[in-house]
Amino acid sequence: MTIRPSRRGSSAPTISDVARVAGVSLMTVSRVINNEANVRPATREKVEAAIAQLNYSPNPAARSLAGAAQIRIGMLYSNPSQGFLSEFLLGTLDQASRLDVQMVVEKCDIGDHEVEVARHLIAGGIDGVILPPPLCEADAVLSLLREAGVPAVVVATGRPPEAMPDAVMSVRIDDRAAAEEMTRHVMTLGHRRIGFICGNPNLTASDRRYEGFRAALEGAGIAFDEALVAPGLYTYRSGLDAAERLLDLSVPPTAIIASNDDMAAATVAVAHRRGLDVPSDLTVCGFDDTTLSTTIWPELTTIHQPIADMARAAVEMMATAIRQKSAEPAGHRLLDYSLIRRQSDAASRRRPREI
Amino acid sequence: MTIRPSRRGSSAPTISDVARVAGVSLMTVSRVINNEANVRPATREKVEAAIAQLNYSPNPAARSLAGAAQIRIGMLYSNPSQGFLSEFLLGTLDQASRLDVQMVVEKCDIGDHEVEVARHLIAGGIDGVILPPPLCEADAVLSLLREAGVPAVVVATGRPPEAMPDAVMSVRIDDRAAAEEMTRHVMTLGHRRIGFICGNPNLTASDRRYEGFRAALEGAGIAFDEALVAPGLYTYRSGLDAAERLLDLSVPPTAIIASNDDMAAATVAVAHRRGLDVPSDLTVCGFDDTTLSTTIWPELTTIHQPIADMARAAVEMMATAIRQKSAEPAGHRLLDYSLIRRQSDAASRRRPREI
DNA sequence: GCGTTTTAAGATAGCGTTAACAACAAGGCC
DNA sequence: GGCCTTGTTGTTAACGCTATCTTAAAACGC
Repeated sequence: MTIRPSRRGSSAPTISDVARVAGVSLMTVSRVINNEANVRPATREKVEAAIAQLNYSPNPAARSLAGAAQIRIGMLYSNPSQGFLSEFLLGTLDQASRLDVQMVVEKCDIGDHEVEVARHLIAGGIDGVILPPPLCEADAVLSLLREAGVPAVVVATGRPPEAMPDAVMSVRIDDRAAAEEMTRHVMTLGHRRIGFICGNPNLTASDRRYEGFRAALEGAGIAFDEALVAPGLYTYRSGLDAAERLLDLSVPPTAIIASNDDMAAATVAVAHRRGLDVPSDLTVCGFDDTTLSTTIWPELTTIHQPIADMARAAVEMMATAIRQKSAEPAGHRLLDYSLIRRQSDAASRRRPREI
Repeated sequence: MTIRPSRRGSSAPTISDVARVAGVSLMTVSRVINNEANVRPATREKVEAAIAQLNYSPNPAARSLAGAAQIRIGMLYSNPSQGFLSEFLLGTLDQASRLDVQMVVEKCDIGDHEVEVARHLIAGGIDGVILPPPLCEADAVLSLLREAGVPAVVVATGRPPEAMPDAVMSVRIDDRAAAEEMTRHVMTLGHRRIGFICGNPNLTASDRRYEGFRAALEGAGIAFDEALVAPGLYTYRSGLDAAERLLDLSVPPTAIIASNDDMAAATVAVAHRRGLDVPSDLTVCGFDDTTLSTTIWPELTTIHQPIADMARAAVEMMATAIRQKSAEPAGHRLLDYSLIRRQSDAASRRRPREI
């Protein structure tokens, strides 16, 4: 009666199901999955069709049991924004366990120290490295990796794929467009005198956000005023200084857009300290949508950057790149952002008058 | 931070190594590992000795391949403090992947809604449930679980083990002692008029912290002033109200201890809004040592609660309890806390005068 | 053409563990 | 003593995949 008393309850399709459907042997399927050479294109196609038809995906447990080389991915971090880091880590670990890859996470404080840590990581026998900001822009690290033949995924860089060396993959959002949208949103509320707090100048993503800000201004025909731009470093502390500076202006802005949530939170703090209400006296907007943005009050209007998903994507890209022994790694993913409106913005009280 | 030690390469000891050393069969070892009944104590001991000698640990991949029932642990959360939650989640996922158990995480907003969500989780076929605060005190959920015969681990409860029903495990710190130590620390700085912001009154851990505060006061012979105690809910928002209230007093406190970091951060914000410097005009202390405590400025002096470790412990206890099919689950872990001194406290400017 | 190399595909043997069942001893009951 | 329990231990066959070795087919050289 029973066809086969499978011990597993819900029997997902296995490699032999695929083999049967495709009319080839087990090994051929295995070869296709692992992207090995020596499979005729026609055969490969058949197998791929079968895989798609059955919606098959390899069982990681079996894979690692069978002695598939254990993949080890390194991650070098040094992030001033705790919220960003913890969410990134969350996504990383989650995907790593799902894909059965081993993560070697190493902290690396700022300074030229970073090259040493990277070297140490490579020496430890790593198959690839993931670099979240700010390390995603550390050229010294990047070239070290290339010399060692270790592929890398950089996350949240502002550099376009074309400008990237080979064997470097990337995951990012369109920072420029996001900042532009945010700025346009603030202008829609009637604000014309808008302050901007830059991110760490060493990061290209900061440049993109700044460009987006300026582009929106220009698109609306608002004259650019350099005094309304304050430098920042993505830290809460730097946001404090930047906000002080902007609000010290003889004609202070009615809205401030910060390049991340930490600095936006700092801006809210400074505003409160000066007796300004947020949002009725000052609109404050953040960037990234980290947990901090909903911790404080008022909760921040911000750009949601899918940090955990970006981390997951990075791990996945790296894992497949490593498994595909023959092919050379490459790939760039652009994820969607979205504007999250919360309570830190409001219409400008001065009704728009210019033009 | 290395996620999982490499097993491959110079082959780690396997179950058959253990069997050979112990002079028994494979299955007997397997039974001992999984704590099944029907193994004679003498045999069990021999096997355990062999395991210890070889430093053996089972290979999760093989285990799950061989059709070991996949353990599924549910987690019901509803935490107002984002920092707490994200760190808890981090620890949970980390340990889950290490132990090869599947986590089913379900959000459950407040209200009597929670019982339904729990029922749903049970219906989904869960082997156990982890309840971080505030759900760790939801008696309705707890009794539902007991009826269904599903074991539970409650985390960060203030309830002592004796007061816990059977089949409920717990992980916590000594909240009372921690609060007492913190209060004593603040008194050491010369403060005598110390405000206290309570946590959510539905949580027993809040009571323990409050008790610790009062005990320290009493120990120092300081008269207790009810006006210096403000209610709170562990949220930033509630901390704002509580701080306003305390600082509105005709003779405001020179130090405020909040029952968590979120409310402490809110207190700092309120102080700044009123032109008070922290710490020179007002000492503010938190509790939990979440990322928020180092995000803001000044960074908070706080009690380090090892949230991630507590989560890891909870997952581990649950996993072993489930694997030990025969034995009835039980166990209570008390982890260490520590006082972390940062920049939000300072000596009282009024030099101590009373007695 | 015929042997020789190259390439593509299949066959088989594990990887470390557990499920299912078989085997065996020790009691208990008539 | 025979026969069933009961409790403890052992045997065997998967689990889903990859390494490694073989074989079949194709390409090549002269």
